Amino acid sequence: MSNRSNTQHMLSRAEVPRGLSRDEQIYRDILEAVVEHRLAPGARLPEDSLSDVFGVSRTVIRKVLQRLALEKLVLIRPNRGAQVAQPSAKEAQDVFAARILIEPAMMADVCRRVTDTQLDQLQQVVDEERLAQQTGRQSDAISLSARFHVQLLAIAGNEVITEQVAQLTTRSSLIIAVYGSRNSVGYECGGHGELIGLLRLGDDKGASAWMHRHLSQILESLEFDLGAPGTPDFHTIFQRK
Amino acid sequence: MSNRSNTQHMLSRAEVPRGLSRDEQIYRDILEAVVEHRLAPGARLPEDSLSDVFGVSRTVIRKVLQRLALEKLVLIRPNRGAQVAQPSAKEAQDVFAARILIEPAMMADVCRRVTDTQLDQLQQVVDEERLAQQTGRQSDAISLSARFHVQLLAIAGNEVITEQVAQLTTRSSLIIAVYGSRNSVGYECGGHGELIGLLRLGDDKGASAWMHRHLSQILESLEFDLGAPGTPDFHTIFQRK
DNA sequence: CGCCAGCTTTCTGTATACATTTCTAAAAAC
DNA sequence: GTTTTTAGAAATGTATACAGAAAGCTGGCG
Repeated sequence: MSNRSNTQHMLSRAEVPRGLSRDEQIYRDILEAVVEHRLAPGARLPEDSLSDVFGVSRTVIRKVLQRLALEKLVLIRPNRGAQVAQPSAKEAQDVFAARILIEPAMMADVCRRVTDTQLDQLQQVVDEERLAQQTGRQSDAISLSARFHVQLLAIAGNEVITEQVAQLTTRSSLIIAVYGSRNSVGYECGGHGELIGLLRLGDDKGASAWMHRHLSQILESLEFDLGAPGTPDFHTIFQRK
Repeated sequence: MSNRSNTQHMLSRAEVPRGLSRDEQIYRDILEAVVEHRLAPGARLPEDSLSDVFGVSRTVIRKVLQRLALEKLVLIRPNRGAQVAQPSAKEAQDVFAARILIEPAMMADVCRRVTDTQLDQLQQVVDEERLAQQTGRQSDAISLSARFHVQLLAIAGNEVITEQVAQLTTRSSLIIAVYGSRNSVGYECGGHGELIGLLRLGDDKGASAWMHRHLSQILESLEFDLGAPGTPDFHTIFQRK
């Protein structure tokens, strides 16, 4: 009892100054695990286990899970706890339709406002992404791919849209975890470098078209007919009658 | 102690069957109050007071406040509690820029998919809105105006976008509470009927252009130079020196 | 008369206890 | 041997206690 209290105090003094509240840190840890496909869609997230792992009470865990639920990365069913979301095919299509509407349309503003420094930073992300891809660190590659899109959109300067796109990219990671084929990730990686070239040339139409194509390709590469994400249908799987 | 417990049990049996959890009901109550400008931007929202009013513990209130904070309707500052958000001018512009990007673009899908029944339902909302406006029920008028946009966008069938627009409309209500002039609400009301006409004709370009104009007018009508939302500047107000 | 120090009050942050629900599995009935 | 029932275990929903931070207030001092 008392040692728990001490632990709490020690943590609060050691971690809060590092700029992130405990909530935020735990949120990011779980978010990262979901985005990087280390937590599979459908995985259960019991509050007690997470409390133990992170060394906080269920109160804090619940707060984090509720936030993740509002962002559609986690599904909370009343009295049944939380699990990593399993986006439906419809949801996947809606998410990409939203991205295809928003992201290409923002390329004009991005092109107009982007600075050389920002282009270099984007290039750096792409390089890291490629490296991660080549060295087989799939998780990092996925994270970096999502970061590329968010960092790109942020250049336009509209924080509301940036935040929306950030959410859509994380949801996309989950969607790729469920419906992605080998190709999906390939598209994510290969292309990003090209876009930087178009931005350097100031070709806003080209950038917009590129983005439209890029997102469409990812959407196309998804395999919605493979295993339904819900309950596995054993009759289909084992071909019994 | 025991009577509190009893109260809890009685409520849970009486209210949950009505389809809404207590959380959800309280969330909607506060949301409605914010959207309808009955809770002014900047108003403090102490957990204890709300607990008393709604007859639940702070646990439930906190959950609701955190949700509202993620939706940017409430600002939670660590150790300082919650208050109704006071969107900045920048935020207001970003919100409307997002709406101007999304909503007109969706009119094509809406036009293609809308049914007569849905048009009648929309007309009903507009009628109620006008009635509320004429009888001076400003609060209801604002609510109905926001509902019109959400219900309209929902016709396109993209749930992701519908939810994003729903959030943007509630944020818009807050923005209008801060920066709105008399005109703002006028635009909201007067025009919605026109759009239904265009939809009946199947004029998707017209509907899109109308929506663009509509949102631009509201944005134009905002008065950003009036009192900064932060701390009131008494020197300016009282013209001392 | 105004200003600041220190106390008091109020409110938030977190942990924890307890009630309720759900899930599991063993036992009983068919 | 299969199904149903029912006790037990485990996990969630909510309330509450307590610690800590911020705001307000009073008394003393300049």
